[in-house]
Amino acid sequence: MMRKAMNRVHQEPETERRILCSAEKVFYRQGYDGARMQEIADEAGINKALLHYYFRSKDRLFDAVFSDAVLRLVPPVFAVMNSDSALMDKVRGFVDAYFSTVSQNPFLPGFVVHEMHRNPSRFSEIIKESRLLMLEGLQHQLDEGAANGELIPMQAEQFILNLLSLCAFPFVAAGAMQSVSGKNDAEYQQLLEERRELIPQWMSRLVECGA
Amino acid sequence: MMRKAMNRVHQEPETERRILCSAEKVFYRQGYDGARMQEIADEAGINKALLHYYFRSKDRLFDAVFSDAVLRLVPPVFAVMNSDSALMDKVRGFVDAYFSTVSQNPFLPGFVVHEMHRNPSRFSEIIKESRLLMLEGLQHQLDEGAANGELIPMQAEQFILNLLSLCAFPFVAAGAMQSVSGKNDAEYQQLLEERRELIPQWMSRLVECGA
DNA sequence: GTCTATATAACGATAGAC
DNA sequence: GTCTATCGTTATATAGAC
Repeated sequence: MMRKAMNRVHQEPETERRILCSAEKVFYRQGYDGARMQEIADEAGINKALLHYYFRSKDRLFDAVFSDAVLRLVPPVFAVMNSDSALMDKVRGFVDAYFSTVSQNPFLPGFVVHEMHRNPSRFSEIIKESRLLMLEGLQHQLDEGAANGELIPMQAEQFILNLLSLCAFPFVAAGAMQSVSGKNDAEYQQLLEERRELIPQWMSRLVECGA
Repeated sequence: MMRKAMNRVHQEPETERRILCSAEKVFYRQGYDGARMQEIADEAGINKALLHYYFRSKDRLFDAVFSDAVLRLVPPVFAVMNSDSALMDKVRGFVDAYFSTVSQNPFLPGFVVHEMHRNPSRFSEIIKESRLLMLEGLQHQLDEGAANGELIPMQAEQFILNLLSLCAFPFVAAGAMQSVSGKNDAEYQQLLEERRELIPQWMSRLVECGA
């Protein structure tokens, strides 16, 4: 015997998904403190009380959004860095993976960076396993290249910091950087798109001796 | 005839300064939405009502802090970039000026970047005059060097974006980057300090043909 | 100027009808 | 599962005594 009629759609998962999607929009732009439950409910086209029915509190709703954000941003990027590719192939793969994810969610990097302190354990938990692997592999490639005279010596931490800075900062600080560069929205987005090709070239100049 | 006795200190400017200082601490760390007037009052060792006596509202108090922040961060940096120095001397001057300011206020870059949207006009107003001057001068030096075969061709906007990314991002995203690099506070600060010397070298490798 | 006490509004969360 | 109505708390802001 069926619990529900066929033409009365079983809506719960659909609603939960729509709430998460709306919460994402609001939290990404306004942060935890700036976000209002009412605004999320409006965005989802439902009542405020329903948010508490699906997610018990603002905190839990935020945690769900934050975890999704970290999972969306970090693992694809670590997957590339922990492959057994050559150094510059890793860089190209990283930049491609990063821009693919972030171009569709321009507020994602800023959100993660700014809300980091609210859930630091959730973040480090996700990257923990991959981190050591990445840094060790990276340092090994850098040291090997330096011994061969092909690369200039560099700490793996500085290498990854440079790569992430060049990729992420223009998104994180888009507001300020648009003022500095004097570009409108479309022009700035064009500037960002160009970096997708340029950053791998720049990274190669940073570390390769003959570049 | 004196309006006040000599031994009863005229305290108003002192109090206002202390409020601004406390507001700075709280706003820098917690942002506008996360900051509480009570916390600012506690930090200043005064009553909450006194905040409204000196600054009419939370908004006005924030504006004062934000303007101070932008004025502290931007003009010294533009001064260097708008001098008539050689390109790489500008870079070295910029990095020195930036790190000098920011090392003493590690939360300053993240604060300005995140609260940008709340007062975009105040920001662009301050950089407006300097911006065009800087970009024109920079582009001229880059083009000239490229014509001489000394520099690889680069847009001034990308150049400044790279420089700012390498300098600012490690501060803005310190929380996340500490997890990624696996360093504790002291170790990460050491990593940052090393970049003060390294970034000019890296920027030179980015643009100079023979580097 | 600085305080205490309070007004007013907003927000997160819950109760209960349907 | 979704709604309306409301509670309890906290935040900004003001009034008024000293």
